[in-house]
Amino acid sequence: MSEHREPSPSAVRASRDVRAVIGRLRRRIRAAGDTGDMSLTQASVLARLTDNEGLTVSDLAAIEGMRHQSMTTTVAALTGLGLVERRRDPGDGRRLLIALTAEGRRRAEEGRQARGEWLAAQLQEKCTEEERQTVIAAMAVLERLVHD
Amino acid sequence: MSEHREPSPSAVRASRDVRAVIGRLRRRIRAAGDTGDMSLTQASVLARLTDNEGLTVSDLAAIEGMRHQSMTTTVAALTGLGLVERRRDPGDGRRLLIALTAEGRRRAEEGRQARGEWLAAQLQEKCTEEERQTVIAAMAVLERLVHD
DNA sequence: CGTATGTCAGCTGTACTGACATGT
DNA sequence: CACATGTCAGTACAGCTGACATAC
Repeated sequence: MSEHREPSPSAVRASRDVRAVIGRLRRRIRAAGDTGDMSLTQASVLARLTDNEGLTVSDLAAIEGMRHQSMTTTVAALTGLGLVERRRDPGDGRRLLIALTAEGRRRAEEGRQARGEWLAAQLQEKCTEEERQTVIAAMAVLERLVHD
Repeated sequence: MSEHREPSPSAVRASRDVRAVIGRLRRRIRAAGDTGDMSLTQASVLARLTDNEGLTVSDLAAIEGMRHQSMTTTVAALTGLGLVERRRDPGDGRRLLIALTAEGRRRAEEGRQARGEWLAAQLQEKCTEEERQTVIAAMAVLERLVHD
């Protein structure tokens, strides 16, 4: 009852492959130290702040798909590294707007160039242009799924 | 000095997109409870054992890209769940061959069908067949990279 | 008042390093 | 002996829940 359509073979296969890859990929990226002294989440938040500066802890938590309590910890770590700062929202005393510091902006730009990073180097050395485009397209698809 | 070729724009873009997506995807999958009482790594190991039964802790650690000490913990958890068992290698007293139990085989098959899983459902409902094929192809590319 | 925002404390899960026992 | 395999202990970190203060 309340019958959903059965997943197609390609959906089952894609689901399995994604779950198999993300764990190994994540460990690899971490081991390669691609993000320096930052965690993957911290790097992701820094990148997000480059495009959009007026975000709060709750906004960032929603974007990353985690609890705002967890994001508080992440932002506190970035503050400790001197990469972001918190500013009171003049119009709403509850809100703290997270903004990049000069150093944070420099680090974010550095990350955007991605020179010397393990994953970018692998994609350059071991893939064709077409394969890289496939990866980019697939990430766009998966991005859409996590954002519901 | 020891000049590597600069990463192409597509390599930088793909690297950034992958890193942005895997964190959110991982949290989403975990939150959805796709793997029941198992962790993602435990589920991955279980799936691997379906295809290849005569593996040791060290083999599995190499496949997953983690330390063998960490894999010991993972295998111990699966043993505790009654899904795998350890058998002495008659030819080499150091080795313990990890094998699925009957229950483990049942659970692995269940995972292979992936009915009711969040990710498979998303891929079914929100993607075209072509998009699913793109994801499958991209995972194959990334799989190749982590395996060096 | 209920809701939204942010923080703190405590817990759990995951994977790490180091040290060690055992077998080849 | 060096080396491979496996385990245990201790550590680090990310993210979770629950409780709470504050502001709308």
